[in-house]
Amino acid sequence: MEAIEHDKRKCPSHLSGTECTKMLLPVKDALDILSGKWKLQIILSLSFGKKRFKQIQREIPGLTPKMLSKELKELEINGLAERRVYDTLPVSIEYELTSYGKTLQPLIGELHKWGTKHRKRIIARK
Amino acid sequence: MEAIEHDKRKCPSHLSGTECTKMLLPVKDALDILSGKWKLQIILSLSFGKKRFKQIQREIPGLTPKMLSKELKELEINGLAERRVYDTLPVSIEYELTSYGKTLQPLIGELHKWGTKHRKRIIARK
DNA sequence: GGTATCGCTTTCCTAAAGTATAGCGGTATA
DNA sequence: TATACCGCTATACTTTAGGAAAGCGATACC
Repeated sequence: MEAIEHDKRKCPSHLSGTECTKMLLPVKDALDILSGKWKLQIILSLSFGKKRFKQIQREIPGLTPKMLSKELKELEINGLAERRVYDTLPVSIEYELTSYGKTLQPLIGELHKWGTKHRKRIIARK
Repeated sequence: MEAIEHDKRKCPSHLSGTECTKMLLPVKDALDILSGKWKLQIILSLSFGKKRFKQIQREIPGLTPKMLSKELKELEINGLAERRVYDTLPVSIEYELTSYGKTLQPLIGELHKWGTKHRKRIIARK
């Protein structure tokens, strides 16, 4: 990450096949986890405690069951959230952030920090 | 950003219209700046110094002039990059990151950090 | 029996993002 | 004169993300 400080050692004239490409991959992975219209809101919702499907949907206006279902699956696959089935009658299902999911906190914090500065800048420039 | 620590004070049962929605906006702004197929690579490329249009294109395989042009414009609009016209003959044009653009560094660093851990985790789980 | 809630899935559709290809005005180079 | 590089733009197309609507199996409630 010294790249941005003009560290010429690691990035010779073309980027492909160099260390640069390698460093891009994890950054893109992280971005993938967070991008999309609903992921962040769902993560945020779950960060306040375990929730049921409909409960999440109610909390996030505009979110369709299809999207919610899809996003929850992805969160699960990535180990960020967990689906818990309780054998009550009828079965109730709850989703919650895993402790791994909570490790996103500093990252989201950094996004928030930069985004806030950016907002101010945009508004100031108008 | 204490949300993830289960801070119930700020986020009552539904998220819309609360502090939560407000905090989402800057995060989304930041995400917007970075997401898309090419933005990151372009920023990274420019982080190694000023570059010309074709030069950037050559460094990033698959990047079409249309996309590059579009992304550079967005970077400029957002104050992250600058377009400099030099009146050599023929005119040469260079793009470079503004100092503001360089403030993305810690954010990208955080993305890289989390993404790297995530990669390891994914690989380990297979 | 009728209606409602839960946790989804399915199908179809639209809008936005991205790709492929061509071209243009300018300059230089052989 | 022909060819090539530069910095793009324009047009047309494909691919992906997301939305809208319906429905399904199970249970429960009146």
